[in-house]
Formats: sequence, C-alpha cells, structure tokens
Amino acid sequence: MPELPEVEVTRLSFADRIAGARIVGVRLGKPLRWALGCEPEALMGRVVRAVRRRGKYLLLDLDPGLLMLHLGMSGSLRFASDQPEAGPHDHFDLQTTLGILRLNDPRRFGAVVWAPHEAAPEAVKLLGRLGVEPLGEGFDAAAFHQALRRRNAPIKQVLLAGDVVVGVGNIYASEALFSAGIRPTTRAARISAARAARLHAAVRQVLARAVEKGGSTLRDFSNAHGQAGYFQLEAMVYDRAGQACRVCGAPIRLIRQGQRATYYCAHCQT
DNA sequence: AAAAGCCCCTGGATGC
DNA sequence: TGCATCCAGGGGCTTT
Repeated sequence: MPELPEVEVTRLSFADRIAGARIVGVRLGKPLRWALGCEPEALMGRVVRAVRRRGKYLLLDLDPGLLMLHLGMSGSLRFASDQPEAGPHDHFDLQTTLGILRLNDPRRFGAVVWAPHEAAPEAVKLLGRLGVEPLGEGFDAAAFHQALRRRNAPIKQVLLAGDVVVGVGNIYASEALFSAGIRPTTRAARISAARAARLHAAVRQVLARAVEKGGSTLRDFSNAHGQAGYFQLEAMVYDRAGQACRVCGAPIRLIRQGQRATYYCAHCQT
C-alpha cells in the first residue's frame, strides 16, 4: 500500500496531534519484520517531540531517542484517544497521554524499530542507503541525470530501488514514467538529459498530486483518522491493463519487471 | 559496484 | 461450498 504519498499523508494526519505526548504504555502483537530493539519499558515516560518522514519511513523523534516505523505492504496507522480493542492485525500500540498510535499490518512486512539517535547503527542500517528526497530541495535534475547514467538497469527498477531517489513505489513509478513519456524498460543510462529532466519533474508532480489527493486507496489504505485516498481515480496506467489510454486510446500494457507489475502505454511512452 | 532472485506473511480474487 | 493457485502498495539479504 504505502509509497511516499501514503506515508506522508499518514504523517500529516497525526503529527501535530501527537507532538508533546508522553509515552505511558506499549503493546506488542505478533512479530513484525524486525524486533523493536529495546525493552518496551525503556520507552516509558519519553515524549514524542515530532514526526518526520524519510523515504517510506516515519520517524518519531523521542526525547530522547528515535522510533522508526515502516508500513511495509499492508500497514496503516491510526491515532485516536478512543481505540477499540486490538484486532488480530494490530501489532503495535504506542499508548500516550494524547492518544494511542496503532499499527495495523496484516502481512507484517512493516516494522517499528528503536534507535538511540539517527546516527546510531540501528538507524543507519535502515536509513543509510536511501536516496534523495524527491519533494525536497536536494532533488536536482542534473544530478538525477548523472545518477541515471551510472545505471544499466531498466528505469522502472532504478526508480523502485530507492537508492537514487526515495519514495517511488510500484504505483507512482508507472505513473511518473507515463507522465514523462518514457518506456519503463528503457535502460536508465540511455536516458538523455532532456528526458531525465522530464522524469525529474514528473516524479515530483505525481507524488505531490498524490499527497494532495490523500494517497491511493487500492484496498485498505487510510490515514491516521481512517480516511481513504483518491489518487487511484486519476491513475493513467496503474491497474489499467487492457483499458484504453486516457490520452491516446491505445490499450494499456502490463509487463513484469523484477516480479512486479508494470503498466504503460506503448504509444505515449517511447 | 550493480543487478537479479528470493524471501518474509496474510487475505482476496479467480478458477476448477 | 471447498480447495488450489496467483497476486498484492516493500525492501533487505544473498548470490551472481
């Protein structure tokens, strides 16, 4: 479910409300991808100062410490003072003086990991190889082109890898490539400066638009208030195999790249 | 260094 | 209705 827009939408939906909250309890469900990395009791009394995002990770700044949350494929967060009894897929509760932050994650590819601070090995292991933030100042068209020149893999897979630019998952990789008019199978190194600049702009535009629309709700994504997103209604190619391209009418094609589905228009993307 | 495969796990859709 | 198969928004790890 969650790519950068969904993670950012989630962050925006509860960051202000949890700021200043003091941790009064932790409830763990079934194991997630990684262990928490500390005794739950060690978190008691700490204050949540802020919620940041790095790639698809949510970072809870504790005083002191850092809690890194990842939603994996099927995770979603809820923050409310009145939470129902935990269900079978509620695997982490952070009980605070301002409400309970709850992670629901049926597939359990998500994680909640503690680190003493951002430069600590526990944090570097997860955050250290991440590429540049696409919506930040550091995402530069010329540098993007230079990074692509070093990669021989298909551009779709380079976008997904997250070491050049973070946050672009399977939906938005297909959408950004459509917007830029680039075939997903194109070797990254063979993309011209002009086309790299178009892709750079497309990545920013598609992700920003998706944040505006509250993310994409394909099956069950919702923000921390339980509200769905609507970007999927404007998808040009994702999940539209066989349907007419919204621009030229040609049937949208579905191929597999690295065991992931890729959608594109053979007429609009060259 | 980069690329390709392999998993982790549950649930929903589809087909027989 | 029951059961098998395939697929899903991610990404770290191991092997080429």
